[in-house]
Amino acid sequence: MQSLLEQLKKSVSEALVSAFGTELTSSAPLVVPASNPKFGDYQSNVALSLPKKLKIAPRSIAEKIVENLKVDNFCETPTIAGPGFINFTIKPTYLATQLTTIQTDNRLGIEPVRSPQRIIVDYPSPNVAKEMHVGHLRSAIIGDCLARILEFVGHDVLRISHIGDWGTPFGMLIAYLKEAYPEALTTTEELNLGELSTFYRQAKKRFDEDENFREAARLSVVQLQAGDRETLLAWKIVCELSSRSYQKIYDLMGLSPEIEARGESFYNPFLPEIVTELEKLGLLEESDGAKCVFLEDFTNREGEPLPLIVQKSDGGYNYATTDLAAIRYRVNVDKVQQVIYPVGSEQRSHFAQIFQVGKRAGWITENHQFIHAYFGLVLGEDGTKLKTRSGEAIKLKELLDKAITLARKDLETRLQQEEREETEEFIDRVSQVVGISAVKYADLSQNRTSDYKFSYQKMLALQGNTAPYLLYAYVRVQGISRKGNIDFTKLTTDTQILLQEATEITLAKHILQLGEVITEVEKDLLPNRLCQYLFELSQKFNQFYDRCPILQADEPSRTSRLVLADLTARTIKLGLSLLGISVIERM
RNA sequence: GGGUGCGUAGCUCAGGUGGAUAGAGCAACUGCCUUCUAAGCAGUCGGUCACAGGUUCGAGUCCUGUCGCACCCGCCA
Repeated sequence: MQSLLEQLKKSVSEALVSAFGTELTSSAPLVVPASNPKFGDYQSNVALSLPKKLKIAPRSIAEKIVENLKVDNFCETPTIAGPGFINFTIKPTYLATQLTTIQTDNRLGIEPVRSPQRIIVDYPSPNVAKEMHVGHLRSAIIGDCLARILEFVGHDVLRISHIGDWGTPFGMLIAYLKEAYPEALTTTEELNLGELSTFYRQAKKRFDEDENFREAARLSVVQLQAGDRETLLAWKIVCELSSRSYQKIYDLMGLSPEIEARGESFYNPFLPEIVTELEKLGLLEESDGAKCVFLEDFTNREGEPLPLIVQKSDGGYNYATTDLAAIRYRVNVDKVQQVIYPVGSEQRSHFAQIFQVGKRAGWITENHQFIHAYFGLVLGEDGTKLKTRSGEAIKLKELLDKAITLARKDLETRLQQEEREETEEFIDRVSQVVGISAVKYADLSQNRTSDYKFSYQKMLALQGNTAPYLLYAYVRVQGISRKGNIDFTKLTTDTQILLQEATEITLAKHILQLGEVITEVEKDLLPNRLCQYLFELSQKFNQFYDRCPILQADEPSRTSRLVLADLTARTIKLGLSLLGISVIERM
């Protein structure tokens, strides 16, 4: 089903051509949702942009466009206002037909894209042996959301976690494992190495304090790269241990199970080829013993061109080399058209640099889009980087647990006030969904590109643009179904939908805008637009709910309103699922 | 020093391709529960869009400069 916005754009474009000729075929119709509902539902600003080109006054242009517009099948007669805005109002009868169409559709009328692409979303990419912390929060939440949306609209999405499982720190970890848990290498039994973060901290401590240990660590790196059997085994043990640890967090967060771990070690065999290929292409230069590609438009402190080091003076490779190998592999082997990296904005220049080299090497062509979907920092309530009192990064697990605990406290208080009795199972389930949803929604509802302040109190608030507010709107609809013994799936498809009250019409229009919003998010990769839409949908539903009795209404209003309520709930459910958030029937 | 981004209501934040009187939420204040969960709804209050110029019929949005804040800047990832 074509969205109302698309239909209008098409109509305006056609009217432009029939009014002023084919030279306007490629002019954008400039149709957007109305800036103020009193003007209508949509507006076109195109007449204001053409006076110079056409040498006609904007209002006359608008008049000619309106004369040539053929929209009377779905729109009231367009009006011209102010300097030349063309305002459109959708006919309620048309809205009713559209709602009837989507009522039987699981996808709520949203068609898959015409040309699906293969797309990699690279998240959440933690580092082995380091516990996941707030820094991974946004990558996980945003990456998961973008992957879900792209997949929903029909793309072939690969979720690849580019785990930090190689490089210098591993020498330290392996040396520590050999020293502290030598039995790990000889037994097949599963070992309890304690908390991962403790393991890492102890290894780091030994590394910082003991010169001999540092030497052992360096040796381990060499052995690892040389493929020494025992060292590889130690490496594997550490990797598997952390893999289990972050799988627990993924499950708690409800991340897509399809995430494929493909760490830096995977690209290890290709690193020498990267260097030789760059050399063949004449992009490589040697500087202070390191092999570098000198970058265009990047300079160092002295204003000289900045190098991207692909092979260190000691012969080793670094993360830029691995990232380049990943780019090449993804293009040549995975055959992707698009790769999305949801990674912090502090790495903007790093990505700009590797993308530049990828392009100059000919791996990234005009048929590929490599996008750094960067995001801002998570700040504490004091506006500085979120950390514990002692200054360490907050563990992701602790952060999520705290949200769940606080959600549980809220729920228990309410149960007491309302003198409700609920099972322990119910309380567990609701606290978990509300707590996790609150954290995810608080993150996604912010513009991805800016920093935001993390506040449990605000994200768990029952009012405002929060997950609990949206979940409550959904729960209200389910309440109607329970109270009235209504099976929404059995509402007949020949139901006549009547849109009479202002709140009914407003709600209907909003339900039908989901497709426009998803198209936008697919393009801009800004999930906050979808959050904003769902928040407004919930507000409009609550207004409708307040204003229009449903179960007590006479037929045919009763059934019509039931359909409207059901469609609202299904829209919220679908929308939230695209954000990676699940719903509950009661709360 | 160079680079990138940000600065919008008391607070937290939206503002699409430059377009109509700059929007939400929170907080504060005022109403609305014999009626599907009031976890709601209706309303009031609140703005020199950091500052100064410029481009434009039109600037929160584009350009230049100034101030403030954050992040990045050769062999860590």
